[in-house]
Amino acid sequence: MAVTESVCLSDEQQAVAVREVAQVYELIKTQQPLLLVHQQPQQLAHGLLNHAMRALNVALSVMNQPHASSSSSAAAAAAGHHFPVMTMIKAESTPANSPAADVSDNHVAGKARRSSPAKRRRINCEDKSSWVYHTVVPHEDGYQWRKYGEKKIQGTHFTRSYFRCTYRDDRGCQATKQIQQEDKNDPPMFQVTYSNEHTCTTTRLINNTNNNPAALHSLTANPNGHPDDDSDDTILTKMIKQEQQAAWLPSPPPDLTTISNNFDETPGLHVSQEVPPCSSNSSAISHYADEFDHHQMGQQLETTVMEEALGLGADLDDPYFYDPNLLLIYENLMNCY
DNA sequence: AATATTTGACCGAA
DNA sequence: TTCGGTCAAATATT
Repeated sequence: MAVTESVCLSDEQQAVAVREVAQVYELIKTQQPLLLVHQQPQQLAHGLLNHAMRALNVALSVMNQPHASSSSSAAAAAAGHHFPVMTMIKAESTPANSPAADVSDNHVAGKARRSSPAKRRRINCEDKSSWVYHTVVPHEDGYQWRKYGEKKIQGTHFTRSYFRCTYRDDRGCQATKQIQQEDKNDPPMFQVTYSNEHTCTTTRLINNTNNNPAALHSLTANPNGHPDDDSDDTILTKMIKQEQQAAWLPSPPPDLTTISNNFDETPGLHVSQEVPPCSSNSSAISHYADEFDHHQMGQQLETTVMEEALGLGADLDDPYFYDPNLLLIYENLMNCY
C-alpha cells in the first residue's frame, strides 16, 4: 500500500477516518475469540479480512477526499449515521414532528399528569424520522443513552427496550433509540431503531452508548427478556466476560465497536462484541481516553498505523501502533491461508 | 447523595 | 379496545 499523505483533513473527515480504521481493529479483536470455536475458521477469517479491507477502503477514501467542509455525509457519519458494517433499513432526515420532540413540555408530577398530553406517533417503516438498523451490537453507537422503558411487544419473543439520549434534559437532545432482539437467535440479532438526530454532539468519541454496567447487563445477561431466567451465560455475556478478562488491552474508542457482518458474503456468519462495563471515572477508560486523544491529536500518525495494521512492516514494539495485538492477530489469521 | 434502571401506569394512535 | 411509546415513582447502583 502506498503511503497516504494525510493533509488538509477536516475534523469531520478525520473523525470518520479514525473511526473506520479503529473498526478494523475492532473487527479483528472481536472475532479473535470466535476463531477458537467456529467450525470453519478460515471462512470466518476470510469474512473478517473482507470487512477489514472494506473499512480501510472507506477510511482511505475519506482521507483522500478533497477538503470538504461540513459535508452532510461526513456530518452524518460523525453523528453516528454512517455504519458501514450495519444494515441500515431506512435512513431519512429528521423532521421536527418526531415523537419525542414534544415530550419535554409535558412534565407533570404525579399520576394526574399530562394535562396537555404530548402527541405521539408510533414508529414504523413509514416514519421518516427513524432509522432502522440490524446489528449484533445494539449498544455500540458511541452515544450515551438512558433507558426509560421496556415493553413486551406482541408477536415477538423478546422485550423491546427504550432509550433516550442521556443529555436530553441538559442539552435538549431529543434522540431516542429502541432495541428489539429479533427472534432468530443464532447469533442474537437486534433491530435498533433510532429517532431524531442527536443535537448533543460533544460526547460521541469518548463516551460510550452503554458504559453503564447495569444497562449493559439488563440486555445482555437477560437478553430474552425473561426476568426469571438465570441462564446468564448468553453469547453476549460470555463476550463481556472475555472482554473483561482481556482488559489489559488498550480499549479503543467505545463508539468504534459497532460491528456486524450483515453485508458479508457468508450468510449467518455474525460476530458481536460488547465493550466492558465501565464508567467515566474508570481508570481504564481514562487511560484510554487520554490515549485516544493522543491519537486524535496526531492524525498523521493514523495513516502509518493503518498501513502497519495491514502488515506492512509493522513492529509490535512500535509505541504508535494502535494495539500491538492487532498485528499479531492479523498475522495469525493470515497464517490460516 | 447522585445517577441510572425497573416497572406499572398513563395515554395517544390505530 | 388494543397496542406501543413514554412517564415517573420506586429501586438499584455507584
